[in-house]
Amino acid sequence: MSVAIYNTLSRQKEAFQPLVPNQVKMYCCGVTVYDYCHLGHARSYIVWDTVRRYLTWRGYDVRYVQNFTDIDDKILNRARQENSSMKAVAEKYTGAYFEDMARLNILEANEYTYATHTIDGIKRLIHELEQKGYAYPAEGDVYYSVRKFDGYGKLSGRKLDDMRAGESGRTDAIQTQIKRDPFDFALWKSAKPDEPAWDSPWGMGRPGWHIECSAMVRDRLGETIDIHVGGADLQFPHHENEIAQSEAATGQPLATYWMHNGMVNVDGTKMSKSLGNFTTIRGLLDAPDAPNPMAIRMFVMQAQYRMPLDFTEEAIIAATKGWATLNEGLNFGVQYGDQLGWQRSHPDNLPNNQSTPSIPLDKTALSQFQASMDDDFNTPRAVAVLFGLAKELQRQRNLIVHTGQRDTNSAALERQWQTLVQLAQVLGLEAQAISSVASADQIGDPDVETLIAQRTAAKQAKNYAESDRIRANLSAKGITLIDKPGGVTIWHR
RNA sequence: GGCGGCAUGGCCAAGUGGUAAGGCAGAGGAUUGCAAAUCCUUUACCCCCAGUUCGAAUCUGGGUGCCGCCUCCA
Repeated sequence: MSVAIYNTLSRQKEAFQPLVPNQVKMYCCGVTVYDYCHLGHARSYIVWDTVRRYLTWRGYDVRYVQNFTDIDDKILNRARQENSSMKAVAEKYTGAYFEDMARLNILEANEYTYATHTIDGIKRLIHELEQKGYAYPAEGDVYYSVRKFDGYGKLSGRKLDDMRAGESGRTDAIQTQIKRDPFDFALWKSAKPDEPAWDSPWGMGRPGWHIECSAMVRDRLGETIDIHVGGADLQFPHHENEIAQSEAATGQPLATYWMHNGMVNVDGTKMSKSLGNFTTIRGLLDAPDAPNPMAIRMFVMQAQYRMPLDFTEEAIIAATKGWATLNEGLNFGVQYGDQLGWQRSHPDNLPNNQSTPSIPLDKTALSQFQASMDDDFNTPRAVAVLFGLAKELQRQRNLIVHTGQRDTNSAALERQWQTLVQLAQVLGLEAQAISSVASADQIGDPDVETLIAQRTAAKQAKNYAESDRIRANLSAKGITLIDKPGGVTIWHR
């Protein structure tokens, strides 16, 4: 069995076959660094992180490259607003990007590329396109002539003659006059006074938006890569233009597989900066009642990556509770492994998911998980497998807590737990210590026993206000009391 | 106007021909002084109409509604 990937180019799922066996070259269109990332970005990068982790787990040697667009009109505008420079703004938000992604447990790319570091490659590419007749200079700018490229529109499935130029209402009046065709796009833009600019055969200026990705892919990964990913909103024109640029220059396919993630919606419409309906990642995670970052991953993974995903408070709460269940399962071994006589009561350390687990894993869960993920990364189904394991561990934990017994043998439990831990890692879900009690609030066992005795006395005196007060008090210190028949109270942290 | 996508229980969401995974929420019961946790039970005319088929949420045709893109976008 192989991994099936929905390829935007063919509009169907295809069996994944890398160009070189077992090696995957993957390029992800990154952010334009002019503001903090919002949940739309979070979804996108969580999705691609998961794809990458899964392919790695599946045995592929994945080389993952992501870019930063650090030359752009929006960055310039922001720099003007903040009385800063394009470089300073770009650096600020690039730093913020790394902070946000780390919190979401998104692995770093093998390599990050920057438009500003790729100027030579960009100029070389534009020159080639000019030589081959795909590009023409006009008043200091250079444009790509879309009608020269036969395959134009093949990714987004549209024909030039069917589109309405300017439908989005964002066309530039001056460019419209200069260009030979309304769909021609800028490869190089002449600089206005006091804008950052680079010298070039066409004069001082800066690259257009699309050319950087073509140049960066070529520089870092070569002429043809296996998987090119990005948001669905990049399909047209960005990716279409990348294809036109790269393939016109090299005569080779830019990527075998194109993958696009669905948008995050708010009240049924796309989260976007221009609509002002966005929530930044840090805004959400730093709020007073902030959800756990892993809950954000859960939120993302409980929907198939190509479907739209509605961001609501309710959805985040549901994801938070779901995560709590999974996390309890992930902590099972840490809490009970020693008691059950396990050799290893801590998760196998699986750097980059590549180590072989120390014990055989649960075959059924494993194959269900793999079948789900092989089917175009069906994370909702994969997550259901994790819930199956976590719920069983939860049941056993409850049995142990209440009766000191369990009804499954220790080896089977260890296997289930290790399976859960490993599969969670493949999805980037990282166990977190359950205790949320600050160390200053820690309480020793003898004190707990004393308080329980006091509570039992209060209960016998039918002073329930006092007994509830003691229970609440202990609860605040992370102690859970369980009243059992016969007036016996047991407890656990 | 063009292209593409989606419509499954209270909410979210799998499922592409054999009669509906999972999460969240709710209800009833066991247990409890009340809880918590757990256990048991329980909540689906799969947008509408027509067709194909022994059989359709799943295929075909036609509707309806919603969303995305048509040079800012993850």
